[in-house]
Amino acid sequence: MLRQLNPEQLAAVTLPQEHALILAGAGSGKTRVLTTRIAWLMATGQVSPGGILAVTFTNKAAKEMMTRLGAMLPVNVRGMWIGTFHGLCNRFLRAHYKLAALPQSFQILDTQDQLSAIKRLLKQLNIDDERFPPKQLQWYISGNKEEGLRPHNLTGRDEDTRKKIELYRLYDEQCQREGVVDFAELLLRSYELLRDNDPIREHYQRRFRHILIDEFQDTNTLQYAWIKMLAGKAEVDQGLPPGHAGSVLAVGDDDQSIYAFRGARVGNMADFVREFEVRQQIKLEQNYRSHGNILDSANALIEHNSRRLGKNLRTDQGPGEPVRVVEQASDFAEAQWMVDEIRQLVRDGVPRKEIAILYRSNAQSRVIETALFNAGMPYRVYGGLRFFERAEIKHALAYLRLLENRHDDTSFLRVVNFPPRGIGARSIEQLQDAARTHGCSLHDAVSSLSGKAGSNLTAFVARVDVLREQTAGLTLREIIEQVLEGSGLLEHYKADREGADRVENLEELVNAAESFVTQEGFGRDAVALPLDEHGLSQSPASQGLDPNAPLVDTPLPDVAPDTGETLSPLAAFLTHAALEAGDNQAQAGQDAVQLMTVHSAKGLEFDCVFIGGMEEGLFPHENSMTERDGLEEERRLMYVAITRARDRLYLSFSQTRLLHGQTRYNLRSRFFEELPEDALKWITPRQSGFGMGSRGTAPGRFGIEAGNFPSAAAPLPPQKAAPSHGLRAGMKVFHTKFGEGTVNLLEGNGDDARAQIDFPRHGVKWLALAVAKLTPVP
DNA sequence: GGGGAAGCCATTTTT
DNA sequence: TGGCTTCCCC
Repeated sequence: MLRQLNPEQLAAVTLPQEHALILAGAGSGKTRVLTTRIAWLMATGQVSPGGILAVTFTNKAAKEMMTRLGAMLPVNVRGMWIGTFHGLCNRFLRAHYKLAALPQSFQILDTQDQLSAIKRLLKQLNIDDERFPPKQLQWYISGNKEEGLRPHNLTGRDEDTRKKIELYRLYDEQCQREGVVDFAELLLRSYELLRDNDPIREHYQRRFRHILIDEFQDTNTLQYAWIKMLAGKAEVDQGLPPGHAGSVLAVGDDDQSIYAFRGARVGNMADFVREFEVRQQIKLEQNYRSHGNILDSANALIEHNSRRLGKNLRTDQGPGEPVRVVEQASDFAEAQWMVDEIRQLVRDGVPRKEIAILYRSNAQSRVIETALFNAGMPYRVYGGLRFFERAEIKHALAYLRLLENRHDDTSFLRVVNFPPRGIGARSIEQLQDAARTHGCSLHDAVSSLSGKAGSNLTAFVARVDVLREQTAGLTLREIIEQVLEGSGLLEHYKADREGADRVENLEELVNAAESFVTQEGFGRDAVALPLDEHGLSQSPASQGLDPNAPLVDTPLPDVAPDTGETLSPLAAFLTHAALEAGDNQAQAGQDAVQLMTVHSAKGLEFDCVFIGGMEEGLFPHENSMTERDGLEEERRLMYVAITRARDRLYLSFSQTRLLHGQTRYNLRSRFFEELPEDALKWITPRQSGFGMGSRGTAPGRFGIEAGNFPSAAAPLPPQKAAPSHGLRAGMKVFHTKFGEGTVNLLEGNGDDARAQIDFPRHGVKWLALAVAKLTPVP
């Protein structure tokens, strides 16, 4: 188990039981250390499976950890407390739903649901949504929850803020009434329950001997507070004696902190060291992923950040290929160049799925997609709607949620008239009014309405009620099939000429449910099984690795989970759907070139990586400049991008780019000035420094000694024939943005034609004549 | 209630 | 420029 670890990894895995911080560089075997640590703790009898709490951010990371752990040890990993913050909090709240003041089968609002709940609230209160945009309110509410702040903790200095606080309060009341919780609420409610309930807190503090946190640099204020609570540190803050809690192993990389914009606090790392009096800090700097030139580039770049904890990656794999840098005339040419280069790589035997094209913002993918598509090159774009977020799936889920909880007004409104059944906005408004005056849910308000509107609504409610009765006692699969039929959803989409995909997705939903049920340890995430089965165990903690060993170390007579009927498979599945939105399935499985933003590339690695749009304003992004530490975060983002590459890294930028229907003339990114010259190879000639335009360097031939490396397509063949654009060196021209200038040089033909022009006020620029609007000045 | 026109916005994203 | 939401009319 320990044999193949390097000295730092070994030290991390075998740390004594005390708080520790692992600074794990990119590609340093972080997941391996985490899983081996857990396995080692259990194998040496220091802890039983139930004494471990391991937290990740994504389901993917949690699954990965469980898979690896399961491969190392014969334990029931599904029963262990390994999961995402949200998944674990959900499990905790299900176990103690009464104390948390929730219905047992509470449902979870995803971001979309939350927004529609807020819109509904505003409408009901007749609030001007121009003055209080729902999106902004959503951001306000979630932001405060993630800071651990309830409405009563907030004070408003101005009228608008006071109103927002009030709306926050009313929103929470609405959720409570309807028996739903949003994502942030899962965490906040868990945190508060731990904080306010001494037996519960002490129970879990005693239980979790080892708390391990992955991607610690991405934790927000509330997540850190939650960890402190479980680790018995929060009492110290409040002047109480420390709890008898376990030790915390935080694993993270401050250089890869790229989520400040959504509340992540890198500062938690330093706070952790201080507040937990961490003595053990281990740096994992040995990189097993990339070649030297790539790592040198990453190291040199990140050097430019201040306030780092300090870390330098090293590798044993020689320098490898240089990092190739390419300048193109337009985003179109850049994309075409990528395609040509990829063709060559594929010819040389690189699998397409080992080639990634990364970009700073999603808008950049379009040109690249077009070029790949025209070239007939299979590709896959990450991002976009995921399976459980698709409209037809959300409709089906809404019916299913109504079966579980008829007071779920969000779901009620989503499908009350879908498929269309003659219930218009007027009827719905009447119904909402009635619900408000009676202080009840929409479902319950239906019976108070009369007339035509009332009868249609009654029919709808009856339909759902009938479905509920019909499906009682059926298997999950049967329930869903029944609902797809009985709701009219399937029929509706089958009748739609363009509904074929949606029908297919609905059928896929049945499959998803089926595999959810048959999956070993079904529903563990949603059901409080570990506690039900073992939480009350009075038997002494067993040692070793008996797969059926109790999951709790100490006898726990004091805290019992709330009992009641077991959570239904349907409720469990609905929870699963909310917590795990599923893959974005587009073109999955194929051997395809991978397209994604730098953010979504975090944690992944590829043989060959292209980073496009390396331009000022794009990367670093212009909007980042107004943010505090914005540039440093952009630099970390670039660091993440670079360290995705194993063998080959390409950086490209373009003089011209079509953005929002406007041509932009960007300078190459300042990050080039921060990369080590000798690790780079400029495929197109290196022009003078950042922001200096290209004075002095002749644009000559791009003769590249290619070695066995595929040569870049020569982007701009020199112009010999008479140019069609009618420009000549020395001519004066006028440009709408840069004003008057003098033509220095001309090259290229047709669409590729470009000119180097000296603008007295803006410096020397290369402009693509197909794009730039130039008028000759007499 | 559906469809077309007009308006709005445009880093980054997981749960 | 283009994708998405909202609004208005039939």
